[in-house]
Amino acid sequence: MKISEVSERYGLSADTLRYYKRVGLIPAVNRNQGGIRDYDEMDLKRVEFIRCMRSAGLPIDVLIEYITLVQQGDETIEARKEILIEQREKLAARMAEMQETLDLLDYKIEVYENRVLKREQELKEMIEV
Amino acid sequence: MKISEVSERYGLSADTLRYYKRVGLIPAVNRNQGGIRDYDEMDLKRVEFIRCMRSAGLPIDVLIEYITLVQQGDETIEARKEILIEQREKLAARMAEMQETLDLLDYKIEVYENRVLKREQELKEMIEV
DNA sequence: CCTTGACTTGGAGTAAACTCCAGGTGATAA
DNA sequence: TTATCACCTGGAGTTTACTCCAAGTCAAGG
Repeated sequence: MKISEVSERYGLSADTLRYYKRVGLIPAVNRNQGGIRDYDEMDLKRVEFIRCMRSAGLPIDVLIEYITLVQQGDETIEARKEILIEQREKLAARMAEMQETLDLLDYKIEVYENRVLKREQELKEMIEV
Repeated sequence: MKISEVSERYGLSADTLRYYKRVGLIPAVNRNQGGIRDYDEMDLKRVEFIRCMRSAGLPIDVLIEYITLVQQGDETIEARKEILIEQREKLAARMAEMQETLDLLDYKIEVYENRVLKREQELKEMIEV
């Protein structure tokens, strides 16, 4: 699969995909005769994983660390697990913060709604008079 | 209240608070005799609001727009409400994405846990033999 | 054969949100 | 009185994660 197709499929620009390779997130993509990247199943799985993690805001350097460990084989399973657990906690914490903000937004929107309603009510009364 | 106290109270650096004033997020903070900022109740409310919104990732330019509208009085209530609704939707969407990532992380952690367990089991068996 | 188009590279540029710094002021403590 | 300290300013620097660009290669179509 060519880079343009991967880009299309996962909603990441070709530049972003090349950037990920540059920094070591997608290390070994095979090339065809002409030196053009040809993503295999494994590469696609990795792209999908990275896209998912990045969409939640996990930092690139952590993902690089994780991917590097994956490539080092089974000895690193414990270390990998630790990384995932730590990131999981941070993610949950961020989501909790966001929930608070969401609640405040909902409250403020409601207040505005009531104010707008009151205003409309007043206008109506003015018209009725 | 001095900038250092505000900083302490809300966990924002004094530099960040000055930055917020620079870009128009906290426009009118009174000064005492010596030209030193003296945050009043209203300013603190605003800082708290901004801290909350920023912690959830709402962009600064949107917050500037909102705060500017607030200062323009009641005519802008409808426009303000629209901003909050739009940001609320974006926030909810981001949280949904993060939930997916959280689920994947939980799943992967579980898989690692099982693998680690299996490994420990194997080691135990080796010892027992 | 030549052009077109998608790909390649290394390197530079960009956006957002801070963060740091140098140089200066004013109040307070020794 | 002098030094210390927290504050002030404008401006430059930093970080993260891309994003863009110029110059080059290669295969296929007219």
